[in-house]
Amino acid sequence: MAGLSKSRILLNLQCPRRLWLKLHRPELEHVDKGMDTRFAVGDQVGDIARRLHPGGVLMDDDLRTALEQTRAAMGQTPRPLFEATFQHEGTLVRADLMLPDENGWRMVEVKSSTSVKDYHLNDAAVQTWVLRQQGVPLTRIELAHINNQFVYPGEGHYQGLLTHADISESVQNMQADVRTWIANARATAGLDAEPDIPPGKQCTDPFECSFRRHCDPAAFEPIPPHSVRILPYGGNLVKGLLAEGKEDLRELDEGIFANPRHQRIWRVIKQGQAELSPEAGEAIRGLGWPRYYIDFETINPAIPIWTGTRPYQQVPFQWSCHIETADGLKHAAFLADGKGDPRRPFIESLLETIGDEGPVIVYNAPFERSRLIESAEAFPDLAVRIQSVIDRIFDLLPLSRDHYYHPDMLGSWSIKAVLPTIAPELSYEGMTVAHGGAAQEAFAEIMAPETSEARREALRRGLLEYCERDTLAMVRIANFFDVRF
DNA sequence: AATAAATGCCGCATTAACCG
DNA sequence: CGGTTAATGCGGCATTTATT
Repeated sequence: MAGLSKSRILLNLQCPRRLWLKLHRPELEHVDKGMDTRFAVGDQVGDIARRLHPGGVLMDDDLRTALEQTRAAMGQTPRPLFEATFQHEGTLVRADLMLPDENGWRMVEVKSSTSVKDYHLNDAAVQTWVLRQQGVPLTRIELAHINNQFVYPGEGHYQGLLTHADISESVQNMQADVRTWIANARATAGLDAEPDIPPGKQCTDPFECSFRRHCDPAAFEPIPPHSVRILPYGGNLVKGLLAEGKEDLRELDEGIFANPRHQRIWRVIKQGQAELSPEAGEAIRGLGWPRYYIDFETINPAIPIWTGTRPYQQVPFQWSCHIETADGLKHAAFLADGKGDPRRPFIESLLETIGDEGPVIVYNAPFERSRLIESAEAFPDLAVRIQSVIDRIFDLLPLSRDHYYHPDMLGSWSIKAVLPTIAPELSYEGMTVAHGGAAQEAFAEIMAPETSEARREALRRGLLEYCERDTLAMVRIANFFDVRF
């Protein structure tokens, strides 16, 4: 029984090739930076789940010790068990929560998602199987997930954060298959050579596989600007074309495209140069003055931090605003200090700066608009003023989509795709904060009490530089569109 | 005129794109 | 991970067109 390992590894059976690689070629695994934070979220939620069941006992990280501790705890007066560890015929599992019931135990698997997903059930099914085989009386199997309607009342009270869904029946229906899964996993593990499974949907759905770089290096090759694969909302059109071996846009007839955006892409690729329609400039010239270009940064913790917020709520902590008038450009900004709820100072300072006249220019309006609506809901005394800001919103994204395309955009009109084609000198490369995700991480680090003042100041500078860059980018894009033909 | 096949359309579900 | 929006996909039904 050398090398205890969790059943989770067996469960990578959705793809035998992945399981084999995990066991035999772990060095090929490619863990991207984003995964760290994702696992951290899971840990935090697990932590809360335990705090909600006081008097529980946490089993050791070491699996042998945990098995022994679990065995001992099961024989004593029932109390909540965390990470209780069991094995049967070499299959080892850990249960996030074991809660004593009148007639046995409720087993609870804790997830940071907001609903029960099919792919959650397999884990629970194997755990259930092992526990049943070991004679543990299970009364109910539950999946605890985040209730995103929960409003944090403050003071560390998280009762209600987790919804316990009864998955006993689904799990019961899978019991008959568990032996087969385990046998298949064993067979796969024992193979001498890597299973020859071609890349498919399992590589990205529901999550990207960490071995994708190994199995499907072609997926990481840059897509050439003339490939039909760049067509947005390509769907069956692209599938069909590829099936016919027609990958090059330049060899196709315009007539096959019903979508005007596809037609524009086709034209641009065919003629080999960017296209800008006069309507873009007309729309820009139709805007009044002064022009306020704004961008928000937000943080959306799974576990609410501030009283009155919900799980995963986007809490705004920073804005940047470029103010363009007939005779120049000015800049204003706000960045919360990270010591308390940033929402009130955020919206008050914004209203102060943004006045009551002139277009409020954004890139992808739904995002900023939603934050403004939420601000109005949170602070009814400011709702009227906030609504007038909402009414002034002008969105550059649809303007860009309908009237501009450059071959380097590769089918995307996101600001990060458009900017380099218009103002390459405004690249985000080398900036300490270079994208929205990094901004969230930076602000989280500013809030952390253990962060040094020097580090805080460096992060603040990075955030301010990043957000200012975003609104300057919008100014440059709008000015670029405003050319007379 | 009757029937079958093709086309069009509506409403709902799913996917894709965007922001953080 | 969430939410918003818009495009696409698809089943079912009606209408049109082709076939006999």
